[in-house]
Amino acid sequence: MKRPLTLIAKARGSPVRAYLSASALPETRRRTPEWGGAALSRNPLAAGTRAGAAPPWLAVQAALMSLVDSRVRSDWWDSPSSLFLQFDEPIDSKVCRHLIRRYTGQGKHLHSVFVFVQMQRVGVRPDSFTFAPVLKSVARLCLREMGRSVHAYAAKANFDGDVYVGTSLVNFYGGCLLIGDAHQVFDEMGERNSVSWNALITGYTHNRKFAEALDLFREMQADGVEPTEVTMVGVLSACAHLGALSLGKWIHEYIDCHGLSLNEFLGTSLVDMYAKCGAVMEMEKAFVAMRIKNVYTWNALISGFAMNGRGEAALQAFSRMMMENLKPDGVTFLGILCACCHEGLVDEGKRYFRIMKDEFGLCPGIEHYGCMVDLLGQAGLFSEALHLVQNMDLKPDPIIWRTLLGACRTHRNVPLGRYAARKLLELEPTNADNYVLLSNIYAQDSMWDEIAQLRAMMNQKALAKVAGCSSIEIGNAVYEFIASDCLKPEVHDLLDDIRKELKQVGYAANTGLALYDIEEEEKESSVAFHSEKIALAFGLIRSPPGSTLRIVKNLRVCQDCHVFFKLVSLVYKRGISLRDRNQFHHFAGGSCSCRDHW
DNA sequence: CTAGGGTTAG
Repeated sequence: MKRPLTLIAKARGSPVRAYLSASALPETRRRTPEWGGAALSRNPLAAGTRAGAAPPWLAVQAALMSLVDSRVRSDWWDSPSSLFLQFDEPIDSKVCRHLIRRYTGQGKHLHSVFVFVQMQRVGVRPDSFTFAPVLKSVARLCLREMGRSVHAYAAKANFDGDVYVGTSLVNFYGGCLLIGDAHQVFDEMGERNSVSWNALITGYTHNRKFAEALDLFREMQADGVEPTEVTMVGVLSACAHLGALSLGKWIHEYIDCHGLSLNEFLGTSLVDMYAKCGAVMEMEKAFVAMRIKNVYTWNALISGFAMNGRGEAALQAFSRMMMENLKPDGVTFLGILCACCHEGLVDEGKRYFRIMKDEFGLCPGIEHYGCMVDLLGQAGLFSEALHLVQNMDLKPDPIIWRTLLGACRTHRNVPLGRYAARKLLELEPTNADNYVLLSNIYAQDSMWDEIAQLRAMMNQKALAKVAGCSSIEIGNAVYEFIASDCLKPEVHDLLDDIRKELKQVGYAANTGLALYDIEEEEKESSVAFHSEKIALAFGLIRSPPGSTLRIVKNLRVCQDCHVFFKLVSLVYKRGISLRDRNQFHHFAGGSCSCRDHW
């Protein structure tokens, strides 16, 4: 139960600690308590009790506030338990509903859930309007069992036929990574509208089931339900993750033709979709076309440039953003540091890392340190990198150590590599990638005994590597290939032919790292049939001559494939864009946009 | 009075 909580919290950008307790209700970490200990006059709810125009929800609020005043408890709002412990009067369900709405609206999700629970305790019956906000809070906290019992309660009270309640339930299950349950609730809903469809589709994208999200989008249309802006945000996000450029372009046209409003959400999704499909020009056009932009939009643009190897454009975008007086946030600097990293701009990176704290008062997160470690490590500045890791005010996570280990491989630094690997395996002993990475370092220096030891450790733990998988979009279809896949003879032969041809311009297979790979399957297929090469060969056969080949890979590209792709772009005069796990490689005329730095 | 949305290291 703990793990999915972290996952969803990370996905939603609000780290939480979820422990239900009556005495202490910890809140989302980033939020400073607004009402805690403060004078009651600072309570926004108290506004209505002052003289002047009264807001519409005044009646209930005023009643609440006078109750509060009579009890003289200024911390009342921060500890809703006092509502139930101290008041002799029977608690009204309207009061509870408002309380829950306010708490959820303020991001005080545990308070909201707590009030709901207390309502059951003292026998106050919620109405159908109470379920939506409490389910939102339950979803945010990823309290799965709690959500299930809320669901059961709603069913018992016959509220589950309500579209609002049903849609909230779909959203809850989807948000807690229980997409099967979300779909089931959706199927059983008596009444559905576009909002319910949207909840289900975004649920699928949250659960990283992108292809299924697109299927649902088709189903929705077949059902005669018009997509809305929110639908398109979800669908574009799925396109972005899949690298499905042609569908993304189709959505863009649909938006224009059907007069969907290009608001911040939709515009940002478009920018991000083009960025993640490697279509930098279209990304810029989509960005320029937007009327209203906010920090999300700029962040999508900046990281879009960064991941496409356009570091200088990312930095320029940042200065334009400054000129428009927009306040950058942590994500902005993540994009910037990432850009510096890909460009190898060590001093620039250090400068931005400094000004993010000094000028903008932003506290660097582990991700920012991760970028810095990568930046320093890839530049070969090992003592600085290590110093940063050992002196940062956050506990280094596995990614930090793996980044350092990766830099050690690039620069063949065995001693530091051993150290980083030891730290890494302490934290993450069951991740096969870690062993492979260290084994690659040993392989470079022909340290066979160490490699044998690693192999034994892996066998003992029965660790398996993630299979390499590449996809290529041709026309309106996406084709997927797995390394060591059964090859079509035509593709196999073509790969042979290509290899022969490339050898004439100086290609020599770089199998060094793969030969000592630990996975049996990998050894058999070796680098010659890495999934991206198969996709490339397939693309050369099937796509119209001269068109750009777009390939998406789930892992990072290996040295050999990188050289291979560069030469194919030269010899066959084809533009190729390869999306890595990390970034884009745009190949043309024998060179790559990453300048061999990745 | 209620439901659905965008950016994020390695």
